[in-house]
Amino acid sequence: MLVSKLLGERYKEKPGEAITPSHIYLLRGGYIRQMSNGIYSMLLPAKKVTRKIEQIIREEMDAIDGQEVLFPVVLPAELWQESGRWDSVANRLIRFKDRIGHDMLLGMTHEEAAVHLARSEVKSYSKYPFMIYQIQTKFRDESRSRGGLIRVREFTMKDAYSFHTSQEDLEQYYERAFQAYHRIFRRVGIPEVVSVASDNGMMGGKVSHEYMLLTDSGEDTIVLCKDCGYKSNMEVAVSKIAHNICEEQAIEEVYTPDIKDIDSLANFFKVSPSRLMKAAVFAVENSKRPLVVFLRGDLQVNEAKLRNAVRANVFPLTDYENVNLCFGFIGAYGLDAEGVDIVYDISLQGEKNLIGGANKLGYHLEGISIDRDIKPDNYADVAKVNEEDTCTKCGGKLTLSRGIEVGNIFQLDTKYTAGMNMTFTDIDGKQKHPVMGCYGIGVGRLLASIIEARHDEYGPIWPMSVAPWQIHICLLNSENEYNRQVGFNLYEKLGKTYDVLMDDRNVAAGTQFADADLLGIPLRIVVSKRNLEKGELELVTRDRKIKKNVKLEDIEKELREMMNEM
RNA sequence: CGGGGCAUAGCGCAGCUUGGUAGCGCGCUUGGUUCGGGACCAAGAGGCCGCAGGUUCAAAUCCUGUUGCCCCGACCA
Repeated sequence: MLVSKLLGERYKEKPGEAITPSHIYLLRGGYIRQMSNGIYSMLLPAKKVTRKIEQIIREEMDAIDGQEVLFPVVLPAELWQESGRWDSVANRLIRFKDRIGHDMLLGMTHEEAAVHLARSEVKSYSKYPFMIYQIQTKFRDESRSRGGLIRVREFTMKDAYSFHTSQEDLEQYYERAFQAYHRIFRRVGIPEVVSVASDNGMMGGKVSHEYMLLTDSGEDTIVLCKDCGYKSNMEVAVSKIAHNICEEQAIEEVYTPDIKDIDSLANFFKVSPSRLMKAAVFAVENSKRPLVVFLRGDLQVNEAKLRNAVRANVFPLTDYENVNLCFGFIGAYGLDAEGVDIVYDISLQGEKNLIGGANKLGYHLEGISIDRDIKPDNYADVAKVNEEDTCTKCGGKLTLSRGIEVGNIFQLDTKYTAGMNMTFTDIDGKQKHPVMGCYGIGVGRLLASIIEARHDEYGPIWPMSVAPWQIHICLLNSENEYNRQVGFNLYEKLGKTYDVLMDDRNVAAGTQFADADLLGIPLRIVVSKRNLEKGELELVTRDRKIKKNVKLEDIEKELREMMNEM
């Protein structure tokens, strides 16, 4: 490919809408163009990187006995009604009617399609286990796309589905997939991706892991323990609470006019917020009863954990009408529990002498001891982990980090196979539901993540394995006939073995170098008058670690050696 | 869904307060001089000033509405 023919303008200045590095370089380097919110077109450089990423994924999926298939983008509503997700994930599902009036949808994930295919093709245990996967377009009507390709509405995804005759078999396969994923991230050049425990969310099922690239541009919060290696998504992270040591006291009512929030309350009593008991009120999906969560004043409710604890979707309460609670002064002691549901966070367990609301306008209570005064039947862990909390596994200090989720793997149990009545005949002649696993990687997001992890102030630094081209020839002084000849000879010769891009434009050297940096190709050969006078070419790596002159006749040998090391 | 911001040439921006011929830099075209980190000179092309109403002799500018985009939060395989 010649740069003079390559489509995609490269910008000197940062486009106004871009904030994150990958977004900036994808736009500046002429990789992508936006069409609409969360919807992008890709130009050749991005498409080439995509192809290489996909090929690596394909090889690793094949290596764990995957069979590549292709499901339709447009799916009939019946299929999703069968699994129940036509309604349950309605918020991000694009639904429409076809010409005849049938309800249809754009696939946002393909568990249903996979079960639909597999249940009619596989009837005997003897074909088990098996895994099918595809690399294909998904559409999710995200309420908020952001960061260029990091979070989009339409994107390419590799999604894989495995089927097993037993949970044990799934677990064995899950381990293979787990390892395959780490190989994929290593091969595309970001071995630092970590796997973390995660929430199953709308997918259902039991065990799941997310693969995270830790970076400030990420949108997930990850809890890490440097001592024992504990890694978890904030959504399911746990920590050990340091309890206060206090003497019990008699309960006393204190007049606290206009003091409704934790900070001013702690200030008023001159105590740390951990000595307070606060109430957070939620609405629960399909329930008319408000849910009151009591937890220690220094903690926040983790809505994902609360959702799992009450097995229903929860939302912060916004409609205060018809709720019989004394907002600002809600307390666990003396609360009229009629008409409300209550959850006690484990942070309260055993606490003594707390300060909490008196359920009476303008008053708080001092001296509440949980075991003496409240006696909850049970506790739930629904609080957010904080930086510096204690690790439950090893007692070390936890740290928080932002991360981009580049992939995930789930054990789904029989949620879909039972829900959609997929059976096989087992060795004992009985009909059973297979257990299922699913495994996703967002290809475009992975591409963006590689830039997040591998760039400098001039542009992306592509790893050789996914670089749009392997070699970038900067043909300087191309108006000079001899230079031009050397350049084009080199271009043709190397093109037989490598994927080569040559900048044949008659522009200033600086322009060529700046554009080369934006294209981020790992190896660069500079053909210039200066070097050719000595019969040499200059060989530079994009990461600037190597820069040397090579005799014209030695270039192929030199390239072979460098290529082996990259 | 809540909060904030922005829409003027391919990109980055000014002009709007106080209405009066649509501007600058980069990029693009042509010619010339240059030629190792975004060079210089000259001459050009390129605009429904997001869209729709309104006020006015006159609207990029004032008013109303609307749409799109970005950021933060909520949500999220």
